[in-house]
Amino acid sequence: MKMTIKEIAKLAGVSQATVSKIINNYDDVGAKTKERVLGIMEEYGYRPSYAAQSLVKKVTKVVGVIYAGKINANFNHPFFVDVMSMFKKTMGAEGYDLLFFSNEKFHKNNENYLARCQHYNVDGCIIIGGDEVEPSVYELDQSEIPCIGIDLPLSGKHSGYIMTDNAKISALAVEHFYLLGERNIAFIGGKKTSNISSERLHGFREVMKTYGLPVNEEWIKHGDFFEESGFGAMKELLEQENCPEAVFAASDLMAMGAVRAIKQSGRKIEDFAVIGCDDITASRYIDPPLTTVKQDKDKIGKMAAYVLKDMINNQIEQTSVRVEPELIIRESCSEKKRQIR
Amino acid sequence: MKMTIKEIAKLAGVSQATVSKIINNYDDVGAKTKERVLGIMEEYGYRPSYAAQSLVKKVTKVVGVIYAGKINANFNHPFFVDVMSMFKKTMGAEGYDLLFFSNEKFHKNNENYLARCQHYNVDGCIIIGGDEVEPSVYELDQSEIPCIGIDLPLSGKHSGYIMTDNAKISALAVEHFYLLGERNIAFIGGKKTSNISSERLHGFREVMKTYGLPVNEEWIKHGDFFEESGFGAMKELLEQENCPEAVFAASDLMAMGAVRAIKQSGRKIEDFAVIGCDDITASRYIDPPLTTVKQDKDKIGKMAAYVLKDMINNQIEQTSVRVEPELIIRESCSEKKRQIR
DNA sequence: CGTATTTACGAAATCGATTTCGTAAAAAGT
DNA sequence: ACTTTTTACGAAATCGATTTCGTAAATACG
Repeated sequence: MKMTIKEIAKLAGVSQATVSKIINNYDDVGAKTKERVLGIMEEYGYRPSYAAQSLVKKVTKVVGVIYAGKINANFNHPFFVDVMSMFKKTMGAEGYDLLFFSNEKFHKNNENYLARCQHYNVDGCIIIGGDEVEPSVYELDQSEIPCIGIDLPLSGKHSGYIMTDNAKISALAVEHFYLLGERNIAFIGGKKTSNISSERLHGFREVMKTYGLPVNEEWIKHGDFFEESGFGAMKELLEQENCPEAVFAASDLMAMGAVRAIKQSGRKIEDFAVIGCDDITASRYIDPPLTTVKQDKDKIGKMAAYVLKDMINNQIEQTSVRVEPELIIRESCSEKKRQIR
Repeated sequence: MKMTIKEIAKLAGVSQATVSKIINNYDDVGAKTKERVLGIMEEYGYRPSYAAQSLVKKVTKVVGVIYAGKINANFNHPFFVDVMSMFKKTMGAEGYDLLFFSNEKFHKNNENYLARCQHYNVDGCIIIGGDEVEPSVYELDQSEIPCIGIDLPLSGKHSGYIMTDNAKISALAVEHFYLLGERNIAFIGGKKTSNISSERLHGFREVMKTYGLPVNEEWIKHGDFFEESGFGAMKELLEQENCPEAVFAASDLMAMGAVRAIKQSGRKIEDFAVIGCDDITASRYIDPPLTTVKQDKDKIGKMAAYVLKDMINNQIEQTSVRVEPELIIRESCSEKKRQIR
């Protein structure tokens, strides 16, 4: 049976106020009274109602989680799964629970994120990168509610974002290709409207320029960060008369798709060099083990939690952090080819 | 600015009651009044407060998500990620949001799941399989709150569970080995206390008996469903004088670990036959592509949502469903070996 | 021992909704 | 035109907490 504060009070022979004070650690309660009430609360398994509490208090100890963009996209993307896992753990250590907003009905009713946050009175929220900044995200970004974007640049006064240094990601990949002697380099990115994708593409162009390498516009492809799109992009690349031998894909999943396309086309995978991005768990086990630019998912998740908590508790303003990527060399940029040359 | 029902009422020149009735689609409100109030609500972006609503109503349209067992374990296990993804989508279509309980602080304070569910007044909850049935899970199971266990057998009056037919999983794997001529078959399961693991082990023993195959107790190993544990188990297997050539691992991740151990030991992977379980996305891309017993993750997620909704809305009692596994043949049970023999 | 402080507690307002029940006005019936 | 029914709306109680402010009793002070 679910107990209320009133019943506990009656049982203990005190007023609601006294019980409430005990719950909230006020110091004007006698020691013996406190002990007795605590005993009763324990005995009946009493828990204060979240609804009643959050109605009167400001704080809910709940943060909202929003997967922006296409319905449910990214919920099962390995990169975001890992980031969220660490975020959840870090927030959990501070007693926060996570409310994942569903957005199916949501889109139908044309509701907005801000309204939902207000409805639940969340203390803050985290928005997982969509492919573009929707008006609804912008509205939330500009609101009073503390928000952290993951792979999504938020600019509001009470917002911030965490993401890897995207230009550097491309730099690391291209540099590796360059040192390996690769000159014909293709780029498979995410949606054109995606911020991180365009940062990576921009970084790609910059570093190519630095190395004096020409950028073939035919070799710039756009996917959606998932496997299938990498497969499709690579297939198109392979159909071209002059086909690149080096491919940098902006996600490991797309890189895996590219590898699959190469294999399926009947060509030898050893004749290609492919670099992915993210360093998802699977990338070490696939064939060939994927050379990739690692994103520090644990750090991203942790930083998101730290910054968000700081905003909630200390009213910190606009904080954003860029985390360093790292090149992980495995075997998808075969040396054989170059040895033959 | 966050509006309250009182302010909307004042703005519209009506009472709170009328506004509330409009929100809840009562039919005793005049057409023009309704329209006017709706307009004002729209204009000011008014959303009723969840706290106030759930305080007085019974329904919250929120379901709790609990990862039982070790802190945060399973949150990022590919199998559960896929199941949850579909569960979230299906519940979302009905307007439910998902509250993921953190359990870090939780364990410290020795709080229990039931208390948390009551605190948030969730309509129901889903419990993701832990390695054992903790007292706290049992308590929730036996409560009035509708609960669905995923890979966790719940027995309460208002509970149910969804899981694959575990005995059949083992049967499919062993049958495949048998037809391939394998006779020395090892089993790598999850924790001994894990229900699904023991069901699979039991099924394994049964089917081995059916085929007249002896079960070597030295070849029964226990991991934790993650990669590292499969690696460790296989390593132990390889160190034995008489080492099995066929290995059925109760998860793809452990199968991947086993493959890694075999490779690392210097033996040829072609000399071994390994079958995994789950059919996670990665299993098709690894080297060698993994033969596995597929669990229908989409169906599991969907069924969990359907049954839970049914329990919430129609007070259905104890419903459990077993879903059929399916053998997916890829290349980790090489034919070469047998051709040589 | 009388006065001044503390200490320990409760009455009541409040948070933002829902819902019951009563009633004035409008519509329908005869 | 008068009664009956329907329609449209509001007053007030309620949900389960928190918090302010007031006060009686206990303790300290001189």
